[in-house]
Amino acid sequence: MHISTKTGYAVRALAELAAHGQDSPISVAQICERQTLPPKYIEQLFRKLKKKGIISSVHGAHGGYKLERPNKDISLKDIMAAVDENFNYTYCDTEKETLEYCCGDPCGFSIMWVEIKEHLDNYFSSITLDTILEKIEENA
Amino acid sequence: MHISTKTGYAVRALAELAAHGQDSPISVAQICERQTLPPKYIEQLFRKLKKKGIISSVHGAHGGYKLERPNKDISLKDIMAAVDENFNYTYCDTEKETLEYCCGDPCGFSIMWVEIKEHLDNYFSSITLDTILEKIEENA
DNA sequence: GGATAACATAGTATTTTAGTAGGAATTGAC
DNA sequence: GTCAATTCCTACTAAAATACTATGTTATCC
Repeated sequence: MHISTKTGYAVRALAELAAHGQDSPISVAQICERQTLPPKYIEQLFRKLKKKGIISSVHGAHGGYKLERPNKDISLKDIMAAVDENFNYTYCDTEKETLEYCCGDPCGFSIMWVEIKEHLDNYFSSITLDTILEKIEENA
Repeated sequence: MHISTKTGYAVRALAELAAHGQDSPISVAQICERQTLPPKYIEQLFRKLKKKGIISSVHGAHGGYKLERPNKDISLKDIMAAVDENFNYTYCDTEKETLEYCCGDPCGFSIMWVEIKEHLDNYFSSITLDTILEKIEENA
C-alpha cells in the first residue's frame, strides 16, 4: 500500500498543466524542465491520461497538452486509475485470477475488501487538482 | 495503490487466530489447512508479525501461534505495517532516496502527501480484527 | 523544408512478489 | 532418550512490475 512514483509524477505534471490553464497547450519538454521530470517517461504517462480523456494533445510545433476538464473535475482517483494499472485492485478481485491461494470469491472477507475499495475510491475522488493547487500555494 | 497479497493472507490467517481465542496456540499447518494458504509463506509472515509484537509463539509439539493483544487492539494498519514493507511510504518520502526525479523534499506537494498518509493511517487503524470477525459472521 | 512537437514500440536493469526447499533448534509425549 | 511436531532461519527462484532509455515515425506550424 503506497503511492506509486507514476502517480506522483503524474500529479506533479498535471499540476503544471492546471496552473497554466486550459487555453493553450504546454509541451512535455517544458513541463519536465520546470518540474524536473524524465520527459520520455512522462510522455508515456500522458498518453495513458489522454486515452482516459483527462488531457488532450495538439500535434506539431507549438503543440503540447492541456486538461480536458476544469481543475475541480480531475481527481487523484482519476489520475491513479489512468496511470497506475494496479489501482482498482482490492485483494481478492474476481478479475485477477492469478492468485493461487485465494479464499474463493465471494467469501466471508469479500464485503470488507469491497468496503475498503469504496472508501479509498471516495477519498481519492475528493482530492482534485484545484485543491492540490490551493495546497501548493498555501505552502509556497 | 492496492492491497497486497501479503496483507490479504495475513488478515485471513490472523482472523483464524482471532476466532480461536488467545488461550491456546494454533499451528501454521492448521491455519493454512482451514484457510487454504501456503504454509511456508505464512511462516515467514508470522515471523514478521511476531517481531512487531502482534503475535507470540509456542515452540515444539502442540505449539503454534496466538495473538498478543485482544482482537479490538489489532488493526489492519498494524498488519500492513508488519507484513508489507512498502507500507508507510508516501510518494516523496525523505527516507526513500532512491527516487531520481524527486521534487526535493520538502516541496509544495509535501503537505498533501503527508495528509494522505495520515488519512490512510487513521482509516486502516479503525479496521480491527474484531470488526473483521463481525463482518465475516454477518456474511456467513 | 525544417523545426517542433506528439505518437509508438521495444529494450533493459533493478526491484518486488509470491512463493519453494532444506534444514536447524525447541518442546511434549511416550 | 527418542520421536514427532512445531517454530525458526536462510537461501533460492520464476515471474512480474518499476522506472526508466532508445529509436524512430507522424503531424503541424512557420
